[in-house]
Amino acid sequence: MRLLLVHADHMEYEAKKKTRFAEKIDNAMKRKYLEEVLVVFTAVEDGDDDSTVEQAVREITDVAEKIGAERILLYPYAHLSPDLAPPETAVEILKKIESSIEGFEVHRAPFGWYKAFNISCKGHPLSELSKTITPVKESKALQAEKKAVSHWYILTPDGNLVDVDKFDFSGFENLKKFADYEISKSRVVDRTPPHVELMQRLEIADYEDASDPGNLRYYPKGRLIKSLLERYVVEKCVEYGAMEVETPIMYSQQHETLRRYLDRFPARQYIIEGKRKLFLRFAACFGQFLMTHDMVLPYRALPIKLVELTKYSFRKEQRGELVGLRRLRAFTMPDMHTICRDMKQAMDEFQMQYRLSMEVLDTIGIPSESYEVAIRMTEDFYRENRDFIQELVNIIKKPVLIEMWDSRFFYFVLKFEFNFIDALGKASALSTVQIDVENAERYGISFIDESGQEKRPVILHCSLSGAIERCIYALLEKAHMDTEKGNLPSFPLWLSPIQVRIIPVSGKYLKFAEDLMKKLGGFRVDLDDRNETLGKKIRDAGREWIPYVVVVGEEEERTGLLTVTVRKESTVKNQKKVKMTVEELKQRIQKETEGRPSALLPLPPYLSKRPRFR
RNA sequence: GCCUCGGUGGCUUAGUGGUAUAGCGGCUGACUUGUAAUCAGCAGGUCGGGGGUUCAAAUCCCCCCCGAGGCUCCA
Repeated sequence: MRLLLVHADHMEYEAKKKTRFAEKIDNAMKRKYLEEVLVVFTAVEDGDDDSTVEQAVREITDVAEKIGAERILLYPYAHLSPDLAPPETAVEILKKIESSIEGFEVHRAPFGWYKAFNISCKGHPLSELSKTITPVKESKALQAEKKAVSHWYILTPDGNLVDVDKFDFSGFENLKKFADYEISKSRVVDRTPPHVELMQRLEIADYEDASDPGNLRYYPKGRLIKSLLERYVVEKCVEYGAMEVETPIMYSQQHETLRRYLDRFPARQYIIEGKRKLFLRFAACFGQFLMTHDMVLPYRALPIKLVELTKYSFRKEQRGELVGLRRLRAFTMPDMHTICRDMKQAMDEFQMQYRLSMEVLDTIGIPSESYEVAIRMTEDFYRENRDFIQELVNIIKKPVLIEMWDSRFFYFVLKFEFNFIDALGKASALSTVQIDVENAERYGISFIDESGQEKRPVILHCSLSGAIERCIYALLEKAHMDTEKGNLPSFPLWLSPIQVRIIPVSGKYLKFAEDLMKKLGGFRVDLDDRNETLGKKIRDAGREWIPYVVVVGEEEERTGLLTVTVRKESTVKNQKKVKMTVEELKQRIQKETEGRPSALLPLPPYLSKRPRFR
């Protein structure tokens, strides 16, 4: 629905001649002269419904109150929209708006007549406003979710399935926070999340006002961390047997299969208007399922796995839901799909991916103490697979939150998530795997079994690490929590943008420092050659969380032994300084970063030549 | 999307109707340093944007944009 609101000194109209769609009217409606009136030119559009009426009434009342009008004239005005509703619907909706506005003298001009009008607009800032109202559509999935009943339990490693209200949470404070968060949806937070300040101060990421909210910019250090995480997770998937692919980021809304798929998801899409209406993907499912549809899948090839790093996935989350790196509108997610011949194979893969997720998060620097596990499934699934679920709990070796639905309303029968609990007690899902029993049918994906028959596979959706940005959020929040415990915050060495900083005590030792930098080639080493005091350089290195700081001067030049400050073993008060040879330092870093992706220094190596990003 | 609070040089910030503060950072110079901020000088601002009220607006009013918190949502 399109509205054009005009605050007028007076408005006069006269119905002249009927069109095909003219409604029957009495003489009083035929012509009117109104003074001090808010005229609402209205075009009812295709798809408008009761939710549109409700919003329109709210908007109109709102404006009328603000400008202090007592009189409102609803004036049908088709020219505001190229996409009009059928006339009968339009009249019906106009009448509904008319009868729903309260507290004002409401008039309505007749629909379907050629009308002459004469208006005198007041011309103050609020005297002319236009509004577009779109109907609030609720997807089938959301409607179904409302109907479904959830039951919540805690399942312990010793096999007790306890009603969540009866569980003794002592010793499991984070699980308690998570359960409260999930079930009662209680949010007791009154400050900005710590990671937002950190991501800015450490020059990792930042808001970009010129874009849509939730679309961030990443500075070199942030880009490096992201890049390493991205490579690591994709490599893990490939190692596990997945084939990396790439699919388009935008799709046609008219595509029949996709349309039915969208209706199963409560996600809000970014829409690109044009000759054909496109939407931006919110995961890699679209591209990969369309690809899989065209593949020839002999049963011997199963399970087959496709993985794609979605850069980006787009979800037009509500404005108030967006926070720092925790919840974005554009994010990077490794999305892997596993095509399985049957439920048995799917469950085997599910368990492998569960273990793999634990390993991946641990390597990233998020050990299992930092997250809580949720397992969600239909009651039927649990009844038939108790031992399987128990095994999952035993693998993680701690109690798990269980949600059971009395009916299946999503496309999956089973899923798990690892939920990070942040410094403010908020929970965010990282790794997740789902067993999908619906989309093979929807996308027409099939394989040929031993007897030559076509069959529908079971499909696993897996994000080993969850969104990459969210991993960085978790690392920053964790670092903040470390600080609160009195420890020095840090990144794992393999993710540190700068691994070693060399600080010459004075310009005299610059040459020695440069030679040392060359000897440490292969690692991310930089050199603080600024004309600053040693104290200042040390402080700056500390504020940048640099894991190894090497101060070189007369002594080092003479003995050839380095004085290395090891951050991991230091405290704020007490810096741990270790004497070692260049070779020993190299070996130490080598060992600590073994088997993880490496990368070059993302910034100029000389600090004197380095810009600041904020 | 709704409600509440906020937005002042690159960053942090003082300023409730009367010529816009300070620190950090930047630039210039001095100092050549042994483990968490060396000293001095200089430059840098359409006070988020637009409109209004007023002799006068960062300050009061309206609309919009951006951020945070809440509601909601979270594949």
